[in-house]
Amino acid sequence: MDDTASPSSVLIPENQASKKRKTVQKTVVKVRIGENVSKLKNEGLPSDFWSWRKYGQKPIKGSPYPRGYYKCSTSKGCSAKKQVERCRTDASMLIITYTSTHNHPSPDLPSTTNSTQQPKEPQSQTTEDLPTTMEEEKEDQSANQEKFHYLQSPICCSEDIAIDQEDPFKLNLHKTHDRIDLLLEEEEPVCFSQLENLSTPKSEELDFFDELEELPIPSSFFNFMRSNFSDERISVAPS
DNA sequence: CGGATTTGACCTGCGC
DNA sequence: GCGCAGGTCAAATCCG
Repeated sequence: MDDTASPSSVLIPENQASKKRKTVQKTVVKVRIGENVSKLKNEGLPSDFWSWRKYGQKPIKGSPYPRGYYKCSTSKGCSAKKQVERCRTDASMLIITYTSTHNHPSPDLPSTTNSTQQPKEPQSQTTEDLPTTMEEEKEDQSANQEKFHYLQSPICCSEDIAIDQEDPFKLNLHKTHDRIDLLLEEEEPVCFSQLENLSTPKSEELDFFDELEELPIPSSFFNFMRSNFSDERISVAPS
C-alpha cells in the first residue's frame, strides 16, 4: 500500500458521488488516519485556522459510516462548511468535503501563510475557474482572491515547496506523518459485498465510528495539508 | 453559565 | 407527482 505515503491530487467528480442537491463548489480532501486516530484527538494537534461546530450528522446511503456536518464557528457570519465522513473502502481514511468559503480572515493565520500560499495558480482550476453557485460567490470579484485565500488557506494551491521550507507546522506534521497520511479521494467503486468485508471488525468499527463522531482530525489535517502537500485540496465544482 | 455536541424532525433537490 | 436521500435546523443534553 503505497497510497499511504503518496498523497496525490485528483479531481473528484463530486457530482457523480452526490447527485443530490444542487451543485456547489466543493473541495474534497482524503485523509488517512491510520489506527492512531484516537491519538489524534488526544494529542491535541495544532488546531485549524478556524474552529468548526458540528451541526448535524446523517447516515449515508451505501456507506456504513455517517457523515458529519460542520460549520465554521470562528466567525458568526461565516458560511464555510465542511462534511466529514469515513471512506467506504478504507475505514482508516476520512473524506473531508469543504463547501463555501470563509468570509473572514483566519483567526491565527501566521504571516508565513501569506507567503506560502500562492495568490492563486491558474493550474489550480479551483474556485475562480469554476462556475460558482455559492451565494457568497456573487459578492465581488475582488473578493475572489480573498475567498480563494480563505478557502485554500490550509494549504498552498500549487507548489508545496514553499510550504515545505517555512511552515512552522511542518515539523509537527512530520512527526504526525507517521501515523497520518492524507490523500486525495479517488474513485472507489466498491460493492456492498466489499463493504461488508471492510466493515468486518464490528468492534473496531464501532470504536472507529465513535472516533469519527468527534472528528478531532479536521483541524489537524488542515495544518497537515498546508504543510506537507500543496494540492491535496481539490475544489470540485460539479456543473 | 455559556458554548459545543447530539439527535430527531423538517426541508429541499433529484430520480423514477 | 411520489419517493428517496442528503442537508439543515433547532431543542435537548453534555462538558468546561
